[in-house]
Amino acid sequence: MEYTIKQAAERVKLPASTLRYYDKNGLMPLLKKTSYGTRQYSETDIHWLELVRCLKDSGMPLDEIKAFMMLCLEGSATSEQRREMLELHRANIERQMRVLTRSLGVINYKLDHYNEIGIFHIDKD
Amino acid sequence: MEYTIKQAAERVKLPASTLRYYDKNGLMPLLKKTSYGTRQYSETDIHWLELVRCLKDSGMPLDEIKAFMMLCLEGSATSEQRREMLELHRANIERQMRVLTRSLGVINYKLDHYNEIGIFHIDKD
DNA sequence: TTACAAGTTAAAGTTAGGTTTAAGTCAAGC
DNA sequence: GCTTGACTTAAACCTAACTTTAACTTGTAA
Repeated sequence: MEYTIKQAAERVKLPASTLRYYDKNGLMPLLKKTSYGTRQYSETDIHWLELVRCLKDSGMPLDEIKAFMMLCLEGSATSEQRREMLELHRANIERQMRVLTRSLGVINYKLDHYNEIGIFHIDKD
Repeated sequence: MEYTIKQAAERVKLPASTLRYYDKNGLMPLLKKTSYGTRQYSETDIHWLELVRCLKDSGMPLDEIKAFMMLCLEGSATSEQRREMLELHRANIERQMRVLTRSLGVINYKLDHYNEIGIFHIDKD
């Protein structure tokens, strides 16, 4: 089954303009077009887009996602390199989670002690 | 104890240019300057900056942080409004953590099954 | 008193990740 | 055969959050 850009956009919950932007920036090197130029998203393309969303939503820059894609294209010779990228990214996600957990602790503390707090209490509560 | 911008920058681990930027954009309405114009960071300013970092690092836009600051200046009349802001922000942090957890699961799954994966395996592993 | 370090400003430049616009192509329904 | 709707492109525009630059002032040390 193949999808138009609009259908693909609905499936991965990104605007069509974003899908065009990703394609233009080399994130979809395998994407096919019909003879008169419209993009045709295959199931594989959709799955790749879902991975792109997952990586992007967890803070990987598009540049890096593209680099990962390029390594995929080069086949199994690059699998060790790709594993390393994912491991670095995992560490990065874990770091982000620690930052969020720490901030959440501060917010929760503030909320627990939030009776008549003003600017002059910033350093005391 | 008062700090120069450089000392404050070191304490809160932000570049001095960022501290100037924050001041210029109204995030530091209580910051004092010496008679010849250099910024003087008090302990209270430092604590406020630490809260700014905490909010910013957990994804609150500077606009909103500034709005929060302004409410603080208005005193206890706005405490309910500030509590609401913090509660919305807490919910936002929790949402971010769910996104990260979900992505982490995908990455971990990929890493666990990472033997000879290429582009053509994107949809199968 | 001269030079240096540290501060100041306004304004311009940067980066990431898009979105919007303008002008055009194509196939189908009426 | 004409309009409509979905697609295309290149290029311009946008926003957040800074950073850099250029020109300037000020206090301190030699």
